[in-house]
Amino acid sequence: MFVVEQTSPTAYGNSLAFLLSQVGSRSGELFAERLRPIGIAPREFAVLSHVASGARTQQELADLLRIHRNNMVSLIDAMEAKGWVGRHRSESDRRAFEIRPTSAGLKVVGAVNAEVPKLDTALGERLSESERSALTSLLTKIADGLGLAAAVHPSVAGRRSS
Amino acid sequence: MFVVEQTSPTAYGNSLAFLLSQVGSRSGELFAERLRPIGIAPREFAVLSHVASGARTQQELADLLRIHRNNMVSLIDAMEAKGWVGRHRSESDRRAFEIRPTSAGLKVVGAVNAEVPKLDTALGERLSESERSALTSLLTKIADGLGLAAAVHPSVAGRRSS
DNA sequence: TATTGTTATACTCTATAACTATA
DNA sequence: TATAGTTATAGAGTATAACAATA
Repeated sequence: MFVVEQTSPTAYGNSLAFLLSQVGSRSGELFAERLRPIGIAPREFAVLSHVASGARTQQELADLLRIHRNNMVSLIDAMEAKGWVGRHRSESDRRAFEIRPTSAGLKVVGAVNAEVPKLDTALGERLSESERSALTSLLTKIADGLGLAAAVHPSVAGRRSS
Repeated sequence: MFVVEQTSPTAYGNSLAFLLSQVGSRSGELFAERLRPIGIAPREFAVLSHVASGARTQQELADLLRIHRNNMVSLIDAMEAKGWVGRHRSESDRRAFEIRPTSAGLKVVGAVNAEVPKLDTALGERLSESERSALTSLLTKIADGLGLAAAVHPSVAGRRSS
């Protein structure tokens, strides 16, 4: 397999949309790579980190993360099998399960959270401290402009339908 | 379906890695939405835009975009069926096909390229002109730092193996 | 013997529909 | 009648392996 050279530049290579998507996609890959040794998938971490910030039912987690509730079942199954969360019948609504983190689950969240600043440092390697904070601020403005919910990653939802 | 409120903030929500991935993912979705009326998938556009910037064989396109050559077959099949590209036996290597764009294919590339500045404007709606150019420059620095090839989007490759 | 393109098959992920138990 | 959770099935997308033609 050879590395192929570019003959003529494309029109979109320096566009904001392309750069955001390109760099963001790679950033997501690097994050997933750091998750692998910990034994957690990005989707599982999305669920677990929100469980850790307050017990929720499967339906509420599904709505928050825009994951279909049918798919939430196997996600919770897997995390329960790994001993990260437990299902507890809600006392106010006996149809629902409250999903609560175990101490092992909280440890996993802590381990992942500890990776994030390291990844940030790696990503901003060529940036000064002021450039890094400027970038964070600019990205936050765009996220707000797009109406993105804090700490909810669009791609954990899968392809959109509802 | 209800919108669920956040109880306590996650640790990663303001991290550079998360913001890049979150905003980049949404940017990619918005790009795909603009492609839909034109009738071209993001992966197809990745191939077609590079075909338009210089004829290449299927294997070279596969290497450049890191798409497996087996999957390149059906991609080219679909674009050939739509009349956007043609297969031409290479004269220097009779095993290979040179993929050349048709005039219809070039028109499609032009139509997509015309959407990109519009999307850039939408994304940068809350940014001043100087902020937009600063952001572009910062993202380019990060892309360089990550060793990303110009105009090659990581996610068109699918999940990595080779 | 290696490489280009091809085909067939398997695996993963997600969507859809239908079921149960509770409300 | 609607909702929370579950199960089963189907579909899209990608990976793997094996093949024919050419180098």
